Amino acid sequence: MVDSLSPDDTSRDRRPGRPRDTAIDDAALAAARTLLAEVGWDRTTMVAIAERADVGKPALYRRWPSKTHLIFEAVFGWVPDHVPVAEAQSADDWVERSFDYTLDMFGRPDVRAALPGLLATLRDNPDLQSNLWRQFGSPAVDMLSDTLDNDGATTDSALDAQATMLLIIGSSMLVRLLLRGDAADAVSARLPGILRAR
Amino acid sequence: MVDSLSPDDTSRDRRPGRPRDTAIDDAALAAARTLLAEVGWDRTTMVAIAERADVGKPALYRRWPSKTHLIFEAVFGWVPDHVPVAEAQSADDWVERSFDYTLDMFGRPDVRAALPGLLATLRDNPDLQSNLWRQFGSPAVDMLSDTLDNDGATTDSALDAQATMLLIIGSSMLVRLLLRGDAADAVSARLPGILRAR
Amino acid sequence: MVDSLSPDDTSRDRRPGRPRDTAIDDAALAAARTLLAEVGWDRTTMVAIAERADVGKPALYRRWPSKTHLIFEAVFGWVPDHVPVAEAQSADDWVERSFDYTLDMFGRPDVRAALPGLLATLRDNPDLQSNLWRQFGSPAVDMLSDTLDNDGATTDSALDAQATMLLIIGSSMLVRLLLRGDAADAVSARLPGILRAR
Amino acid sequence: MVDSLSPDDTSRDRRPGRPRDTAIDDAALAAARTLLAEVGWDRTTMVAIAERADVGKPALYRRWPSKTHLIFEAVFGWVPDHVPVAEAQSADDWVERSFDYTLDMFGRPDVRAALPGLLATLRDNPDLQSNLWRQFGSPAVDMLSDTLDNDGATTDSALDAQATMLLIIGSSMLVRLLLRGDAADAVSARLPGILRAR
DNA sequence: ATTTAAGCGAGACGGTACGTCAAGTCTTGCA
DNA sequence: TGCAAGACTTGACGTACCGTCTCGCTTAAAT
Repeated sequence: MVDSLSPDDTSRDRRPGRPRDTAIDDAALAAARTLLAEVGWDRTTMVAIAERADVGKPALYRRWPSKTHLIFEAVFGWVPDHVPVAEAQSADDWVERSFDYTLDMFGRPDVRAALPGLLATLRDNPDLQSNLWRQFGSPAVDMLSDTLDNDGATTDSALDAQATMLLIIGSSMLVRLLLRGDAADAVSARLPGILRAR
Repeated sequence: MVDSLSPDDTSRDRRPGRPRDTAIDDAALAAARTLLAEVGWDRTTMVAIAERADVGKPALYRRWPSKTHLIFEAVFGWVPDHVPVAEAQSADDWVERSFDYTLDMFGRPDVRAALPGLLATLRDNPDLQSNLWRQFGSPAVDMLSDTLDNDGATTDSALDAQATMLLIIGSSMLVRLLLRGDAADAVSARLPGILRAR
Repeated sequence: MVDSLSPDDTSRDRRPGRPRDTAIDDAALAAARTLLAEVGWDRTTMVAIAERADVGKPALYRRWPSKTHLIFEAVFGWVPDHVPVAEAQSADDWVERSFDYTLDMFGRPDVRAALPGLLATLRDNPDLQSNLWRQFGSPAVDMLSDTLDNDGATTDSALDAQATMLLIIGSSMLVRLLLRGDAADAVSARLPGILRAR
Repeated sequence: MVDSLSPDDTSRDRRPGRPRDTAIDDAALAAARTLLAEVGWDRTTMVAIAERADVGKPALYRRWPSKTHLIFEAVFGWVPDHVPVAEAQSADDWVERSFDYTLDMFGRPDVRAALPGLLATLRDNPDLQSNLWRQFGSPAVDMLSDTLDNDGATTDSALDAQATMLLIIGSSMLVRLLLRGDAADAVSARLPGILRAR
């Protein structure tokens, strides 16, 4: 269930010296998620994360090169056991399932709190960008692309699939960022219909 | 061309005391835009804005309660002379024009630099949120809503119009934030087609 | 009773235009004294004085070139109707009366609050220094000098008189600044005796 | 030679974590003294001290709660290797040596620059007041008190000793603050004589 | 009675210090 | 070597005060 995005996670070989305490990783990520949801991005400081996780600040920086990397992994550093998009039967079905999944994700309070900071990072860090794409975007988009090809409804399925994905993600993000409660639900409910009605 | 978002814009009656120098407002906002484009959000500090505008820091804080408010107005605090959406002939036309306008706006370097910070503010400041909506969202959405009513193609035109707007804005934002150069252009070009094909 | 120390008080000739409102002078000085006693030097700001005196800040700066000048006059800008030192019968008597007067003056809460700032000014502003000396120091010292000459007890009466004055003023100042209540009274009571016992 | 006045000097037990760099303390205090002497109180800012000492501002605020506390320790936070008063043979000798020492101290340019601000602090900070007294006043006064007892010349030696001290310190301070060059020297030379002639 | 020079309160202006706080790095002593 | 504690630098933030200035109004003396 946990599939880390951290860059220095590749080496699983035994290194000399005392091994790192893996419990610290989990505690830190959990603390970051909790703080984001509770007090927002600004007050989710490294010291606060360290205190909440009952861990030292250097232990954090030993694992993640910056606060943003930590939070990035805390928020996106796992994939659910079951990605419902994988079972989509048609393009419309794919859209609907993607909205379900995306709206749900951006509705998580920790994700909402982390989003702006993460967008900034994404803009400046191509490595995280491609990480994210590889994990979330690429598989789903490939699948939609195949479906569209089968339907023969488009001239450039890859581009259309990517654009569709951006429409879904972008609108989901905005709904969650700008709207609250009933308003958010009402608009969310219409989104798939508008996009699907092709 | 400049239509301020500042809240104390209503009273034009002479208040006692030395009146504010409106040149400072303009200089500060222009300085903020320039700095955002040139050096990015992080190095667009209040002192830097003050120096660039040849203005004192307190003069800034007299006008805007925080750096974010200043930048918010610098980036969104004006409407162009001519909003092309106003002349849309149909729903499809409206979508196309909106994409043009929105992609253009989010392509501005100062907007790109400011966006993440502004999204964070938007999440926490309902006042700015409603300001933004009143200025950009509301008129355009109302117009689309009317058009949809005429077409008789929807059951709840207001909701659909709002959802459409979110799709347009969200995807434009993401394209500009995540994609560069040719990739951005290629995807941008497909966006209206996907949404319009209803 | 009020003999102003303000520097631009010399010209009593009619200048053209509206004459200054003398009530403002008194109100400002009184406000300064009150604030010094109530909130101390640091929080006795020009704005606070202006507000307390129900007066504009420029009216203050029209009269005094700086905050220090204002406070200086507020605290020392008057001489009592009756300077008891003038009636001293002997050197010992002079010392005793001077201590009485000086301890009393430095015991005033406004004077205590203003002293440090005033010392700084005195150090840097020779004009205020000579003003103060002319008003308080010089007459009294001259008088003691004469008395000492009559007694024939000293080789350089002017110098001795000045030194004596510094001993009196300095010790009075310190007592009031550093000691409180009973301790201050007890020590004060011994001061004249020590100096007089020659 | 350096005997710190800092309040947390009692515990010499090892606290966890990285210990403070004592070189920073010394560098900061030296920088403060130098700046006071060179540019005066007003331009001895915390940033200037930090720069001169090649140290960060937070390192300063970690050690002293305010600028005044820092400067206080810089100016009074040490005792010379050799306090000449300790060897006084008689009350007169004590007075003479005290004047020597005190006039010398208040003649130091850093002390002269810092005095007014420090007096203000002293008035409001009983803790610094007692610190100062414990270090400078108390030992010397006790000694004089003993001498006076031996002479049998007074009814309350403790009070008289304290009063004498105030006379010495107060007059020395004033001389250094108000007089310059020859005038200061001439008056200073007479001070001990006047007080000693008992 | 009109002019006119100045005073007036309100408050903005530039400049600058203060004290706080965050991020990210470095240094202890211990395990 | 990892770890916790807590030092360190850098540098932004927001507040406050000082002394100056500008506005539109009012006042009293001089015409």
